Amino acid sequence: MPQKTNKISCEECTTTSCFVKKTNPQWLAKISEFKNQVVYPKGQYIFSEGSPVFGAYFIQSGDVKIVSSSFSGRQNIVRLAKNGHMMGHKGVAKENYPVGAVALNDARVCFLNNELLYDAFLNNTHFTIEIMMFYSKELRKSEMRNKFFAQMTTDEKVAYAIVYAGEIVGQKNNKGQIMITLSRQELAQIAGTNAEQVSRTISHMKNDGLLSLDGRCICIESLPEMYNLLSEYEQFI
Amino acid sequence: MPQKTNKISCEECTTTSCFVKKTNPQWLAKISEFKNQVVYPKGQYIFSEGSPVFGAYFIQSGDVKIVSSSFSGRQNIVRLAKNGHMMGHKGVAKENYPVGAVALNDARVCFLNNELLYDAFLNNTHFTIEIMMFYSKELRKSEMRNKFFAQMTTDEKVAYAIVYAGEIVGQKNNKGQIMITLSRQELAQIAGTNAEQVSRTISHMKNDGLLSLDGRCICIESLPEMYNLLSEYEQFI
DNA sequence: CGTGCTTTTGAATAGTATCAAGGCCGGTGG
DNA sequence: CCACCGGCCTTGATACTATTCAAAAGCACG
Repeated sequence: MPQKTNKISCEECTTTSCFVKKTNPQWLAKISEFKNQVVYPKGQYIFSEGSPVFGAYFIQSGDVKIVSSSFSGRQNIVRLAKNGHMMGHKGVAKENYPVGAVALNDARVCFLNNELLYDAFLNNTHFTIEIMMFYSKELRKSEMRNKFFAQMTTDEKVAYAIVYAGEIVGQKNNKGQIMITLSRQELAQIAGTNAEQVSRTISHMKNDGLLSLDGRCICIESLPEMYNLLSEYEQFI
Repeated sequence: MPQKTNKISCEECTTTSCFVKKTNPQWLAKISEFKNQVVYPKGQYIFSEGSPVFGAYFIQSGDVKIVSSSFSGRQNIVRLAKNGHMMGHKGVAKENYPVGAVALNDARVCFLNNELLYDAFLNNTHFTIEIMMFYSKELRKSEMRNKFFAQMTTDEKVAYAIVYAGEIVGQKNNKGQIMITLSRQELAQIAGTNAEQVSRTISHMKNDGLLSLDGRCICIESLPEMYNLLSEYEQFI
């Protein structure tokens, strides 16, 4: 169950990349006062597919996966998000955009309802512009992903999923290498394939010395070589 | 070659959905004065892949395809755009986002340079918010497209490409049916497949009475049945 | 009326998903 | 502490879909 702990105010929050930090001081205080904050434990749904969202979520700490499942039951990871990222914003129109958000580890998340958010947009030009830029960049990445996924082999898609996961939710071990704790199934849901293919690709890469395994945990041995596999597609990570 | 004709000012422009219309009257006049306007004939590049873009383009009339080709030479249509749409905006950061825009028919396009644009953002809150919403919606569509393309069959992707093309660049004939003049190759570049598969799928659909052909031009006989093919994916068009 | 490009259709090939079985690991209870 | 159980992971065999290659037909252009 989500835990209500003491709320960490925007003034004392150390997540410098959070968009809310772009508002002016009095608005930062106002948002800090009216925002809702919850700590979600690992595996917990922050919001579910299908249920309407009346505001936006800003991640203060922790990692989150944004998922979307089709009626045939297949689930898909739309993107990964970490501190400073924004999610759940639907604009004004209540379109049907069935995504849910699940905490990958304990995640502290702030919620701003639509009234507060829209008011903030109207009174904080730089805040609005920053969020516009964020969407613009994400759109570009998504379009590139679209384009490249149409021509990548499965191996390349899996390589992409591993590198992408490493960037957002990877943790450095004592050698400075990036460790990824996502399951094969979750990587498959990023790459748009199935767990078996992910497993096969990981085996190949292990034999080639690009990765090593620590139990089920994936360790990237050679990040440059991983990028090299994706060199044809380098624009979109 | 692009033609410089008499500029149609923002005040006399009839494209009501253009974002520039969201600015206040004095800014509308200012943008109208400082914007650059060019009429591009069919097939002409409005901007090319690789060359940096120092502003944003707003389509006043005509249709445009946004293309992106990979180093292996495969070209891909990222999206289609028509009057009222915005394109080419890169935000502030000069990232590498190699897309080009090609006129599908004679297209009248307005260009606003970054200084003018950014100044307009700072002084027209509603303008900025509208563009933010636009990107937000486009991002959602792109993510849905990503998700569904990972699980659609080629036939379904082609059906999507035809319906999508019909929505944006389709023209009604005297029976009220939608006609599409894109080539098989172009449809393949939307669907993420090749011209042969598009041709096969079109043949199937012709046999099933969903489409008819007028020379090379595709005519949608039964739009409901086309949508029906995509009913599992209906969120994202 | 020919030339070149697009479209259509067929056949061969390659790649990927699916199905199935066995192995590994962590957790639980005796 | 050990045995068992269940879930995740790995690997192989098979079937199928889609891409590629190739060739013929159709259409538009000079």
